[in-house]
Amino acid sequence: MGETMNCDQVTLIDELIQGKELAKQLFGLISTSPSSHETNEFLVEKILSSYEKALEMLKWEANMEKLNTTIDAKLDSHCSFANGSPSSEASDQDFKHKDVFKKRKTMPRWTEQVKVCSGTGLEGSLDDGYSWRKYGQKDILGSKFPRGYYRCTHKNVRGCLATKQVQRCDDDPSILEVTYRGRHTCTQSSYPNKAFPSKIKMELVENKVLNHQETQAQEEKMGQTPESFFSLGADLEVKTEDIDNMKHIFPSFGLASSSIGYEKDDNSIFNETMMENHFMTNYSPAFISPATSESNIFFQLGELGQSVQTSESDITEIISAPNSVTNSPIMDLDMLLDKGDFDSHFPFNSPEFLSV
DNA sequence: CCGATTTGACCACC
DNA sequence: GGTGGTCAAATCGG
Repeated sequence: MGETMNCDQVTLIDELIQGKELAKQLFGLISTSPSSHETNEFLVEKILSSYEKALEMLKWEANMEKLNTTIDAKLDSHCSFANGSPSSEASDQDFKHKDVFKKRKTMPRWTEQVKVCSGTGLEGSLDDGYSWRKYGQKDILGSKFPRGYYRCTHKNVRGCLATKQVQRCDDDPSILEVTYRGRHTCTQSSYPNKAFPSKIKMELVENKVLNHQETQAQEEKMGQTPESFFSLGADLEVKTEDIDNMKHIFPSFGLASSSIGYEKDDNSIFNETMMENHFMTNYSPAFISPATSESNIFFQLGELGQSVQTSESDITEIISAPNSVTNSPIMDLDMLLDKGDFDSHFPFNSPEFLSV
């Protein structure tokens, strides 16, 4: 932990220095020549990102001690099932199901509310870079719209346990609530390639989905698919549903993995994520997804978070910071975890990526 | 033919 | 028993 703290401090200093240097660069560009608008935007994003992360680190450290207490208490109760032993007469089938359930319970989970503006012609033109296979749909009590269940296409091949649920908001049908569970263990080729392919390709995907899903015909009217939450102009709202998310989504804030006393799978994941903090530092601007750079992003503490929130108002403040790279669970969890691919496909600084 | 989607059934939890 | 989540057979479509 001490090492981590030192590392964080170094990162913090780096962030501040980087912000300062970038500000200088921007000032130079603005004051001397009529530099391109894109370049300016790029620099501004980098600067903001650096400062935000630095601030987050400072705030998080200040709040860590109290927060850890709450988190650990919650995790103890939350993981009671994982510690429970299956009944002796349980069949293999039962065992399998319980295993699934256990993983489900302990998987990181977060919800994004995506408001999609129709009429741009580009709605749904970007997905999250992963391929999903629908495995179920259910009418949910009290909801006008059915909930779709998706899992990673590579579940069988690579054992990827990532799933997501997509449901349209009752109040505002233009809002999709997308709940993600688990991380992608598949090193899906190419986050950049898949996340930001040609728009033509993405539109093909969109059409395919629409043709297949009658129940989502309404979505067709709105020109979007449940797959896509990187929609242009979308208002993206992200909620953490429980403390798992707190730890998993914001590991770089200093939530030591060693303090997370539960499932190994998730644990190792986020150790890795933490290790990538420096990586994030260096490439943070590129991590600002089209959605994050164009959308309003809010993090809300869920069920557990509220108990945290009462005593940790600063935490809420931290995770409410808009436009923060670190605050994008998509990027943190999925992109970083696939860093191997990510590295090989870097940089993101393609005009298409940046211009979205 | 193969992969994706649909949909009814099943299971665990509350 | 109701509900949400998943399975798997049937079906669809490229």
